[in-house]
Amino acid sequence: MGAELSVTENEAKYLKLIYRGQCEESTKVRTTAVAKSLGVRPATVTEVIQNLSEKNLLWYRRYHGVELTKEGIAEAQKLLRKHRILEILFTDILKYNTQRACNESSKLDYHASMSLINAICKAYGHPEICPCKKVIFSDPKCKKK
Amino acid sequence: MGAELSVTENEAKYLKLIYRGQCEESTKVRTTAVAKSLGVRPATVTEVIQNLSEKNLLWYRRYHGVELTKEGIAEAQKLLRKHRILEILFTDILKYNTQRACNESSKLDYHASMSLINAICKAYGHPEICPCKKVIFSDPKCKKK
DNA sequence: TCTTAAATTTAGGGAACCCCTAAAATATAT
DNA sequence: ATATATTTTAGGGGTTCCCTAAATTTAAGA
Repeated sequence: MGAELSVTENEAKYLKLIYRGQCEESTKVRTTAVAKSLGVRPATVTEVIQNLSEKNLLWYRRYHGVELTKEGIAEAQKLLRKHRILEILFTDILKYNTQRACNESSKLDYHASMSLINAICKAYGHPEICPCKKVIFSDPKCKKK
Repeated sequence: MGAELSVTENEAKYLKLIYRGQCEESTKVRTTAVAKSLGVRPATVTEVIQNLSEKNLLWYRRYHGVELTKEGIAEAQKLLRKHRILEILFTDILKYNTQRACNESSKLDYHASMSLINAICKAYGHPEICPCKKVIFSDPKCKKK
């Protein structure tokens, strides 16, 4: 099984942020920007990034940006799938606006099991986009039939 | 505001367990039992209990049991309210059985904001018992009207 | 009661995480 | 080229959770 990855909740936050920047907005992900975004110091960001790099979730070249590896992308997509399925649930049941749904989802996504997410996904007919129109990544274990 | 309480996720686990034993099953809560239940050593339980005691969530007398304080009871009820409202959601939407609903809820309850819980509560007509027939504590901020 | 077994607590550590400041190194823009 | 901005090292610190081994204390049996 190669590297055993276990991402902490904090690291998950970084992954989601980096994925959004890099893969969804094609932005170069900068240390300072991440730091501002998360309310920590740049040195802290560097440290966390180095940890993620050791877990093979991203490539890291000193003083240059980072790039998610295949595993990092997979992990980020898993997290964002959870996040967005939860958004679907909250906007539907609770009539939350996208902003609020996103906030609540951010608190829970990391902790939701994929099987819970898949059950919600099924209940909502396997939606393909979230309330803010972003892609909901599919999971092979989540059967449409 | 007196004591500033901020319970960690782990401490929350202890609180829920102690509350269930003490208030719902009138059992004397023993260190060893808690340890077995949570899969840790007795010494660890003692330590966490001492921390909870410093946060004024329970009374602690060495070698004798513990007893939740008013604040501890309130905190536990808050957590269990979240837990049970989530159970309602999962059994309804996902057709989960009570066991599974409980498992998933345990992972999320601590992280769900009370406002999210109240929104779900409202969507389900302010239920008073959870799927396993236990009381769902009410929240003054959760209006029935 | 006395003694022993069971339960509980201290003492003393350790590991994982996350965060910081100050100082150095590197990159970039003029 | 050089000044400025960005990023990284170096060196710490705090919290939380967990453990083992050695006391204590309680409780139960003889």
